[in-house]
Formats: sequence, structure tokens, C-alpha cells
Amino acid sequence: MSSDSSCKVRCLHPDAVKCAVASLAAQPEVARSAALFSALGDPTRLRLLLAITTGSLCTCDLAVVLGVTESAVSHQLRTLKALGLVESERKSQMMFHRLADPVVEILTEVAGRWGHAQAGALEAA
Amino acid sequence: MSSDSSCKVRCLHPDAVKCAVASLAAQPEVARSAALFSALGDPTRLRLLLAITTGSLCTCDLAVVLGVTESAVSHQLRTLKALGLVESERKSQMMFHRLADPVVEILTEVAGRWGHAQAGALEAA
DNA sequence: AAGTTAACTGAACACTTGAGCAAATACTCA
DNA sequence: TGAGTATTTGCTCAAGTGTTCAGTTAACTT
Repeated sequence: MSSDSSCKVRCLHPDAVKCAVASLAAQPEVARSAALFSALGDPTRLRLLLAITTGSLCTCDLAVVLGVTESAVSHQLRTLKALGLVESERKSQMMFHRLADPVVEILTEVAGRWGHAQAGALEAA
Repeated sequence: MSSDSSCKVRCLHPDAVKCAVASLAAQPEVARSAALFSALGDPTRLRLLLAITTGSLCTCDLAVVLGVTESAVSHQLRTLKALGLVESERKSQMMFHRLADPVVEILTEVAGRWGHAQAGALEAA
């Protein structure tokens, strides 16, 4: 049994490490969560999502709101749709996009409050 | 008042666009929120944060838990500390790191539930 | 004081990713 | 059916990001 080619000297708190590893194992969808956060982590995508919280918008409207090309909007929508955060519906020639998952509003709400508090804390300091 | 050199032909729903723009303007800390989400959007950082929800860990323990070098841990900690999400305390030679903001637990909780539901939905389909 | 261990820093590298252009597609209306 | 428009997609470039290696600092032990 000499299969431990690594972690020979270090690993100073085996119990704490074991506890942390167990905590990680309890959340098997870490990758999924990271993908969700990553999707919200781009300013353009986040603003896109915030823009459609008020109601459906078509692609070229979104391009105007966000100040990017329609192509860029379409690319970002693909990412968001792959995660199930946005769903689209065709109305005559135009494609209207709207939020498909309430988790977006929850997360942006929490993050927004945090950002506000953060700004206040910096100001007070 | 002829400063609209763009948005000539398109912009088919001016009222909706105006509404969306107003909605965006109401959230001046979009960039801050995006930075927060971006920090949580990397699997290594997210797992790091989850690892220290159970309690403080030192740098080399984290390296073992995450399976990366201590240097990588240190670099990621710098990012997280810049956002005020982690704070550190020295104990003899070792530096112990712990969560500094409850927003992390709230967001990971929400995202975790979402990931779980998402997995269930995919399975049912 | 010297040696050892833990942590941090800086530079280099590979990799990812967002944006735009141009072409193709999907759809509607006459 | 055919023209016209909104949208999507393929490709490319530029910028950003995460990881590692090598070197440095800080602190404890003997």
C-alpha cells in the first residue's frame, strides 16, 4: 500500500480536511452552480437578464438596450437558454425573450442588496 | 436635438426599451453584482468557499482539499478577499481562512437548490 | 543564528471567452 | 412564390483568466 505519491508531508489537519471534503461531497452539483454563477458573472448577460425582468423584449431591442450588436445578444441568449434561464417565443417576425426561471430574480436581488451594502460600507470607511 | 446617430431603423419598441433601460438604471451596482457572481463562477473558488463553510482551514489544507497547488489557493484567496468574501487570521506559521460574508452561503444555497431541481428535471424528461 | 516549513508574489503559459463581421437561415407579408 | 426583415451561426481576433514554476518573505524550532 504505497499509493500515496502525494500529500506526504503536508495535510496538517486531516480531520478538518476530511470534514471539508465531506462538505463538498454533499453538494454534487457544484459544477452546475458554478455554471449558473458564471452565466450571471458577465456584465452584459447580467444586464440582459435584468432588462427582461420587466417584460419580454425582442433581440434587436435588447441590442439597443445593451449597446452591443444583435449578434452578441444572440450569442449570449444561447448561453442563457442552455441553462434554462431564458425562453423565447416568436411573434410574427420577431423573437421575444423572457425570464424562464425565478432563480435569476432571487440571485440578482440578493447580489444587488450585497452590492448596495458594500458601497455603503466603503463610503463609511 | 439630433444626437441619435444610432438606432435609426431598428428600435421597434421604444417604450419597452425605455422601460428596460430604466430598470437597468435602477440597479447602479450591476458591475459589482457581476463581479460577485464571477467570483463564484469558477469551480475552484466555489469549492474553496464551500470548503470553509464548515470552519477555518489553512492554505495547505485547502490545497489538499481542492487538489491544486498552494500557490493557486493563495491566488484565488486574493480574489475572494478583495471582494470581502473571505478573511484570514494567522495562527503561528499557518494562515487560517474563513467566510467573511453570509451572502456566500445564501447564494450557494439558492444555486444548490436550483442545481438539484435542474438535475431532477433533466432526469424526468 | 541557521535551517525548515508555510505562505505569498511575479512572470509565463495555455486556455477560455466575449464581441464583431459576414453569410446563412427562418419567417412574414404582399 | 419572391422580396424583405429579424435572427442565428461560423469564424476570427483580442482580451481576460486560471494554473504552474521559480523566487521571496515570515515564523517557528533546534
